[in-house]
Amino acid sequence: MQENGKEKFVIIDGNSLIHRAFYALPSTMQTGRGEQTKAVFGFLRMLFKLLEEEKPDYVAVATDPPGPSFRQQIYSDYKGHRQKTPPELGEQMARTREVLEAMRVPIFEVAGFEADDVIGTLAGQAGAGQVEAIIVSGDADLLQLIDDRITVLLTRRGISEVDRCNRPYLQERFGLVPEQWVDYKALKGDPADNIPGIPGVGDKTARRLLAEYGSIEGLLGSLHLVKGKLRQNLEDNRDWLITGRELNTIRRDLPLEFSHDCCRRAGPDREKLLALFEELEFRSFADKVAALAPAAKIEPDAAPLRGEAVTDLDRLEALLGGLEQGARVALLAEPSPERPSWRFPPVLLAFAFDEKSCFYLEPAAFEKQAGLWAVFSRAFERCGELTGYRVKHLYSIFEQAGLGKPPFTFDCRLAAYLLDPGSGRYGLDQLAREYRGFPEAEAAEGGKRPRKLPLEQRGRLLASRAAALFALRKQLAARLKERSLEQLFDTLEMPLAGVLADMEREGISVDLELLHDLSAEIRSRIDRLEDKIYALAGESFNLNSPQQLSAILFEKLKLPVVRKTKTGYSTDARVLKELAPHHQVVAEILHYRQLVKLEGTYLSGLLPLIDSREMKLYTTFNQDVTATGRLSSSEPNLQNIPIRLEEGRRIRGAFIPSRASRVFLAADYSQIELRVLAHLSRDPILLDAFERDEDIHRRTAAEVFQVAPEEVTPAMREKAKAVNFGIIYGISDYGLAQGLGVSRKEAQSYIEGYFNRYVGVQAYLEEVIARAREEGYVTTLMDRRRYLPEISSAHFGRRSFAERMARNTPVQGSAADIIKLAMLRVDQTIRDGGFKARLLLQIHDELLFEVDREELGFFAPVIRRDMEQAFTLEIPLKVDLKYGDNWAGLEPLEPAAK
DNA sequence: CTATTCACG
DNA sequence: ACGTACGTGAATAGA
Repeated sequence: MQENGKEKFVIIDGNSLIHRAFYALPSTMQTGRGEQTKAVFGFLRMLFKLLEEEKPDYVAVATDPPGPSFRQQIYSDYKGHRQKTPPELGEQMARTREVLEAMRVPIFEVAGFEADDVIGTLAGQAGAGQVEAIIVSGDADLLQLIDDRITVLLTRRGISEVDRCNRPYLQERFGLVPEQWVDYKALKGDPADNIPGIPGVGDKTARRLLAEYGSIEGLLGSLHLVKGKLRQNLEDNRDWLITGRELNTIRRDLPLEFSHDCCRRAGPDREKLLALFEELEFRSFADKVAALAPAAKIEPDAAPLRGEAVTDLDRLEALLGGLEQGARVALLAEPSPERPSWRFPPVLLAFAFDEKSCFYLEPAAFEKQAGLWAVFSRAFERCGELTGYRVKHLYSIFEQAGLGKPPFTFDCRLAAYLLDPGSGRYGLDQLAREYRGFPEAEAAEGGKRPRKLPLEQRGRLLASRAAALFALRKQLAARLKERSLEQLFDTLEMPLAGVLADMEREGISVDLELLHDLSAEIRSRIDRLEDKIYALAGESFNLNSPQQLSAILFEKLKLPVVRKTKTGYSTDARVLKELAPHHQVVAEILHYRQLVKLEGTYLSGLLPLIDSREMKLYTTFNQDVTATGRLSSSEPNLQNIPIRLEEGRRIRGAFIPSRASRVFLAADYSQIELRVLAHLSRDPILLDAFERDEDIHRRTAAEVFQVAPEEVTPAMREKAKAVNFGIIYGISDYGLAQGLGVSRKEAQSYIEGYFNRYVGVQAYLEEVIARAREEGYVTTLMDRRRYLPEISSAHFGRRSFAERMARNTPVQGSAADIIKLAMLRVDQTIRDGGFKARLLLQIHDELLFEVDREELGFFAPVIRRDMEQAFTLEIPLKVDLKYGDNWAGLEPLEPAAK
């Protein structure tokens, strides 16, 4: 299913694509045995690209059958001049069929008709069935099929670049609607198909005539309006026009049936496919076989729902008590909707021993909660392989029950995340389809949302899903291995889930009274500001509406428009800053915005999330959200509590250690991303700067502006700082200019200056792009991957975006790897050392602890060491330490002895 | 449900 | 000629 809720059907014009590949690629592509493979290769490259980018629900290939088509009967010279297929091409077409068969992509051809007619029929039927059809071809004649549910991807020049053609495209490029296409072709003829047009009518005239008369009928009906020779020619060739149109019209009524079952994406016959790729010497495709979502077997029918309800402890004991040593178990929970979810028993719990025997229960219905979890916990001691999904939550559930963490060795969701971070599609339903190759049973009639189903049905669904985890794990594990993600998974992400679970349950204390006081203060200031703004503006309006604000600023007050958004005028802070000199209301609005943000998000927004018993906030650390490998924090997000401006910084004062005997200790990596960049690029200057632990922005300024470090002015340092940021973000002159508020030209000169000095960085960044284009992904220090299919897009904007991601991700992602490793070390240290210290928050390059005052002197240097040794780079990692009794006023902690 | 804005690293 | 700085989450308005 696609984002828009519709399903997608990709229909490939087989002959067209293979021909394109055959003629577009160099003839040197051969196997060691001398078999030419370029057409097969080009076709497959396109196919894989389509599967990756379009992620279709259905796929089919249409081809021309041998022998004449009905068009030859109408017009014997149709395609009459075509040469016979060269033998090397014929062989490759046969090869392509073999590959398609192994990939379980159906091939359609109908005797007496061409591939176009098959495509027209399939696309029409799919559209009628509410399925979006995407036709892929190099043949522009297919443009006549375009409608609201049918899009044509037309290959350009080469083969891998396509134009996405819809009605507006056709209108813009040809000035035609799809229905006019055949008339257009009949008028101007088609040398490719050996169809002559009307003498004297070419591209321009044909378009003009259709623009004026709409269609051939319209034209013939108004021939008297056409002048001179043209009229004569049209009159003389009336019949030709009709025949030409018939020849060009694609049939949509073939005796074919688009069937969901036969076109739905199924897993490949992996052995066969790998063997074929081996034979054809397609190394790069062999790697992609794993990525061909669904599994090996085709099972048109969804697996049936099963699952026994377990309602008492005795039955549970009977099931789990006799578990053999080394047994496999899968465990799955539906978390409570209450917050924080780990504080409440899951709504449902399911477990399974194999693909068939699975069970579910309703924890709340058990009288002795503790007993319930204890039964599981005891059984897990004998368990050899425990599989789960969202394991972090289950860790907390068991910890909450006073038991240790279950010995999970595999979290399917986490695995799916590592395989393609940022795809965001890790729902169990989606994984079941993508990785096992068949959908799960319909949970209920009418495709209701699982959440809305009666508990019993949800239980059985959950149990079936638990049973499916075994097959899922197998698939996912194989793929982790293929993509060199095993180590990252086993030694970093899986153990980290346990650390995060502990951090979440630890929570962070807040000073409720201070929060209330701040809230009241800010609210009254907002009220006063509001009145003042309305007075200055001359009327009251909804200040929170950018739309209404625009009306006041740009229409009523006639302030100059600085920038537009998709929907209107931009009123963001940068725009307002520019507008401030024009009218005094603007500065007030800026201030208003600032205070409203603080009040809404960080004061009254935070209050309802405070646990009134513990006076604590409990965030959720999301381990499977970001495309780069960072964590994120939500409900509440404690990674974006204000600090930059003093007004907001005061809010941090309300975050306090949980006891008076403790203090906060903040440990942040100094310039971790630039250090990572130095390591990755091995740039001599950057390495030298960090080797000497210099002020990096000063050094950059000295290099770029060619002055001695002592002569760097604050302004120069600011510029250099922005350049360093830009480098990490995947620099562009445009972006740097924006960030710096200078002209693009000037920004460009800084970038040039930078790359002149930091040649290692320049070379590295180019290398990253080249590799990304080659492999389709970029990697981090720990081999984390991010796929960037758009890096090869023909669309400038998309491609540039992907290139910036390619430059930024290894840096941001490697820094994420490092701090995650550090968290594991620190956690171990706290356990082994029996410290009372607790890790509370991770904020990308910083860890926040609360530490017993007595422990501080000993603990601080130990964790500094843990963090600095977390990963060995070419240059040292550096950690700064600060401490204090609230989060606002932290002071540097100087090592007692050094 | 999407767009805009803004808080953080 | 192309048009955005990288990565997040939350609040709000307005369809």
